[in-house]
Amino acid sequence: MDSSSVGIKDVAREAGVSVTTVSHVLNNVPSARVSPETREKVRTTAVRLGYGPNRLARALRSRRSGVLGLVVEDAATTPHAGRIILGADQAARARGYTLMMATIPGQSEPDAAQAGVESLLAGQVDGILYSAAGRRVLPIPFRPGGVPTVLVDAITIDGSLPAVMADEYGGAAAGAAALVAAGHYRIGFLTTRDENPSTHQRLLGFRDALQRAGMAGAATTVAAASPDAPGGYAAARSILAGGNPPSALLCCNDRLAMGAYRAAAERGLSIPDHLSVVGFGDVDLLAANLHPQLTSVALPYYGMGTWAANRLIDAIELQAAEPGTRQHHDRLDPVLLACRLVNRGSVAAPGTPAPQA
Amino acid sequence: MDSSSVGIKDVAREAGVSVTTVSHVLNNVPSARVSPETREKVRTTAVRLGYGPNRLARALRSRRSGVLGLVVEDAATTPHAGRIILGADQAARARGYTLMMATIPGQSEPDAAQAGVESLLAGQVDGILYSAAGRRVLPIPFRPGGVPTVLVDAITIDGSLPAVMADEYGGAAAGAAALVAAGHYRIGFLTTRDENPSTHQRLLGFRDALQRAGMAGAATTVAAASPDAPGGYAAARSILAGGNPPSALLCCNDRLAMGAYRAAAERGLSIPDHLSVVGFGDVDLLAANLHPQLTSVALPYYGMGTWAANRLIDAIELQAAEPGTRQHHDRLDPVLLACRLVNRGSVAAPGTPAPQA
DNA sequence: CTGAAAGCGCTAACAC
DNA sequence: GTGTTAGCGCTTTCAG
Repeated sequence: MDSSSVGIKDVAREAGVSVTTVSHVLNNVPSARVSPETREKVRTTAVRLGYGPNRLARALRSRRSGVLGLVVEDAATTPHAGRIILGADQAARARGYTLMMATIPGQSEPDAAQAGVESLLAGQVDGILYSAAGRRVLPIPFRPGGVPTVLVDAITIDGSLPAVMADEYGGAAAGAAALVAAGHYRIGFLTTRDENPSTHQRLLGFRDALQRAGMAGAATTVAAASPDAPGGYAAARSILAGGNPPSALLCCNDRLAMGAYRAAAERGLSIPDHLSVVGFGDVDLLAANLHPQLTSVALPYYGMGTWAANRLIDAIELQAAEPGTRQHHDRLDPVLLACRLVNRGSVAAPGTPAPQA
Repeated sequence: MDSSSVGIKDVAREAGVSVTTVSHVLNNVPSARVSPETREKVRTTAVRLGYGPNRLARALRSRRSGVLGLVVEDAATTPHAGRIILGADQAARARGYTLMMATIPGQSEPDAAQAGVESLLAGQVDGILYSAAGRRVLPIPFRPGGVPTVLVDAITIDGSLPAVMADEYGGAAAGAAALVAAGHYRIGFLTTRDENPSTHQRLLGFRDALQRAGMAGAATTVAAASPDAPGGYAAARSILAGGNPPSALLCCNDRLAMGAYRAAAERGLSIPDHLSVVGFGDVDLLAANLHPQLTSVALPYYGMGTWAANRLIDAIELQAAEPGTRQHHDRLDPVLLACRLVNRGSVAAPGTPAPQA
């Protein structure tokens, strides 16, 4: 079952030294004073025999498994989960850790989350990464079982756990600013009816950006009935049919933007000549396949994954270095990662304001 | 670091029995004859103390870690990867295993794949699940390091490893058949220029289905320059502009279908009244957000994940039961999982054949 | 029916 | 500088 059945003992025998020495050399133990020649000899024989450490044994003894547990809600449905996983995996790998996953149904009861955590804990993970689908406020900061824990795209009510989130406020502001910069003076905001923290931040960012530009009056906001293309279509339709319609639309997500495209086409408005559109999420599958391609605010999921993994590893290694240093911060503010505006082809100056007859 | 520092020893002491007995009871060792009372006593004290086995120690001793290694190419970019992961994770969990992941850049050199496998192997996984992005033929069946290995959406040249794939031939045939059943007698097929096994199978399935329906002459095939919406747009445009254009389109993927929607709109063809469209892949994000929603052939990724995990666990447990039973099949055919046609709103009878003036 | 004891492969005190 | 030794928590012969 082993990658290779050659162990530290074999290397020791072959190199004519003790297992201790081998262990010291191979782990670069700082306190070990081993002669350069011995070091070399051990290293070469280890390579020659194709030695690979048994992480299980090492973990059992050192009480550190080198495994990070990743609980991820809804790995399947959201394309974002994949990016978080990728980011976390790469960061972990870069520091010598591996990821162990537990997927749980999204928005599930705390029980499922707890079960996921438990199962990871049983696997002796050194820490937990908990990735919620879409910026949830976790009601109960599930018992992390004593290991360091970092939240991705979620926070606990009491802010007791380190967390990383996207700066959705800033992202929305950047989107709005881009529209203002392009010369638009009437801008619509398509939001969704469901009031989650995420969409709320986006709305705030939008409003404040216009206010800062001295254009508080330029904003129109419409809530779509559903957070998808049909919802976006209906919302855009109504906003465009009103008097003095906006020349640009900032949409709370790319699916809404997709619906807005259809509403625009229906009214004979071409994008971006008659109407500029900015999406949110930068879901490549949508943004890159619309015509024209959709300019959208990208959420830093990959970065959130790497940040969280690194933060977790820091905590693990700190705890190992100074035992007794529990995570005991009072009210930790979530770290916000910037959203980047990805310019594609859906924003232009408000050139031809009226649709062609 | 432990989920709980209570071990088998504590349970034994508390219950007034030996560790052996505790181990036997808790693992339901068949050969162990333990009195029902003792059994009960052990069980209850275990629960009372909140005992949880240390999987590491167990693994070290029994040489079985209960961990499945999952190498996944391109976890981020394809929405399919998530479904495979989910399927594998659930199946594994249901049988008491957990997943350890290694993501590698898609279509990467064998080296990266090998590195991913190695890293998993170092984690003492009991077996490897290798998921390629899009039905690749792996040139070298990377050294699986002695553990059982199952391929997802990929095969090796020599067919030496068990593999599961989607029945893309059957899926395409089902799509074509649905169009024939709706009454279409001229059907276009939008394929892509890149000749991968997957698209080839889809083309074959399409052709054969029409042939079986006695309509071999009804097919027109166009290859899109790129496998995305712009490619689909151009291809559909050309096919619709030709003489005697098809009344229905089967597209090799949903992005092509998205492009076809635009081409249809441009010509004033409404879907599905003037033109029926069937996509491939059933990417929910696209299919459900198009207007009308796109009927598409769903690829059984979730099922492939569960099948592969189960197959792998079977192999692991078989090998454990009868040592020496290496995987030594000669030329194993990949298992094909059926594709399901998801009916949404883009197929209808060829009602009004010509576009309105 | 139950228990003692020998490790799995490795690390970490502590001797020399 | 290097080696001896005692476990990490568990499974598993082999004796009672």
